[in-house]
Amino acid sequence: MISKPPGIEDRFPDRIAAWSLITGAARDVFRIYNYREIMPPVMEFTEVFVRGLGRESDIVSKEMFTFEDRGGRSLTLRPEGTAGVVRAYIENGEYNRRATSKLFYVGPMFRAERPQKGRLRQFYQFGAELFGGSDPFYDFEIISMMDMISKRVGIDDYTLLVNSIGCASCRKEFVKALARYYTGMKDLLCKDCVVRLERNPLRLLDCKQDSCQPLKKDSPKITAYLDEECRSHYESVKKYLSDNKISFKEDPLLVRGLDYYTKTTFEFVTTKLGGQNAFAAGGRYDNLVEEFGGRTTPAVGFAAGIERMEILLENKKMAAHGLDVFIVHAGGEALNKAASTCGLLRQSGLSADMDPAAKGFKAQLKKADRDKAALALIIGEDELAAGSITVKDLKTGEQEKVKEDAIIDYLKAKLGRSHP
RNA sequence: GUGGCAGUAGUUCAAUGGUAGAGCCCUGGACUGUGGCUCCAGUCGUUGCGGGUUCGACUCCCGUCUGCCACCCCA
Repeated sequence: MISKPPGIEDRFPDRIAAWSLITGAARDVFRIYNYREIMPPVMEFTEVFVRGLGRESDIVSKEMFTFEDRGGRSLTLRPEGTAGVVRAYIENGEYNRRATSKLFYVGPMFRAERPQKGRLRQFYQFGAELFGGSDPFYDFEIISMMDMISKRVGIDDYTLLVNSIGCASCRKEFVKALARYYTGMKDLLCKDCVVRLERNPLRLLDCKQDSCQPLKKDSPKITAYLDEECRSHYESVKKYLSDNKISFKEDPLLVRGLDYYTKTTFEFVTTKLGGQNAFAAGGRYDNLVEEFGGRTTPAVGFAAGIERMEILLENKKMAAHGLDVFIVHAGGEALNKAASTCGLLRQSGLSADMDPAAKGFKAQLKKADRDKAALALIIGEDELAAGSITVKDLKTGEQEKVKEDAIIDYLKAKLGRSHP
């Protein structure tokens, strides 16, 4: 038997309701905030991600699905959305059309990680990117969109963490101080942190090893190193959040795994995702467009993991919508009548189904029940002779004979649908 | 990439080293024109795969694949 590759899911109909609820809420909110959809490709030249995320980042160095095309060029299945959107933004000259561009996307991402709870090799994200806006209002706007989406789908048990990691210049001073601090206690560090100290000292701050926790307490704090511009930007973002009743927690240890962030970073975290904690995250990236060869363009964005949000919704029951009408027939001439009636119902916009194999009324009604049909139409010898159709309400069990030519109007009234 | 646990019918799970079973689902019947509830019957297995030990392996051992969970890291 051929099976699917590891860490990849088959989604059957029973898992579509939650997915639609989440992406539907996201699309509604994006519309409310004036964001337009963009559909960048699922694969890019590998260089897009190497340049976007940083060669040293974990994602690029060990988590990408990379392969060569027939001409020997290296392609990669996108591990995240931002880099590809930035590439498309520049390549299509979007900056010549609008001073600020507000874009959103929904689609699959791929990372070659070991699967576990809340972590898959193919997973879905939605996200938004705003280009051409340096004002802290936009940082707030991005955060508040995700906050609204969460609340709309019924996720409210989470904490919003925010931080500022400053611009390139103030971060440089901070990283220097951090490296100095940790070099002094190199013997106390776990072996991962020794590597972090060499390659990316910022990441020392979110080590989860118990032995490393006490060391963080007296470590330099980024907030002390922010320059005037970065500090007032950060203060302003926080004020917007407070003024708009979006509660948050400052976390000076919050650093993100992607190299491109500047100033604001944030995460929506919960304790209900097993080893994972964030279901949405993002931040500002004022230098990325330039690094891609575009003109200097400040930008801010976020991405949310749809499957992770699904886990948070798991205990909430989704009402599965049922069929309007299931047609039960006695075969022969009744089958012909059933088929034509079924066609008429569908033409008129009602959802209708039937089983062409006549297996007895019992079996057919069982199917009607399993498809959660509201009504069953019964067409047998008696009905054929009388030119009528029996309509059975499957909830109450009541049934009524209706003249054939009045059936559509009757059903629409019964189902509470407006007439066309 | 590292570690722990697991893999038996479509599914959820049983089975001292000695005949592979049950619930649910599905199909049919009781009820030849009436669903849900009940009762009855039936279909379904190379016990993940490959080796080894043994008279004999679902059971023990080794390898491998997959799943779950955690680390790393991330949405």
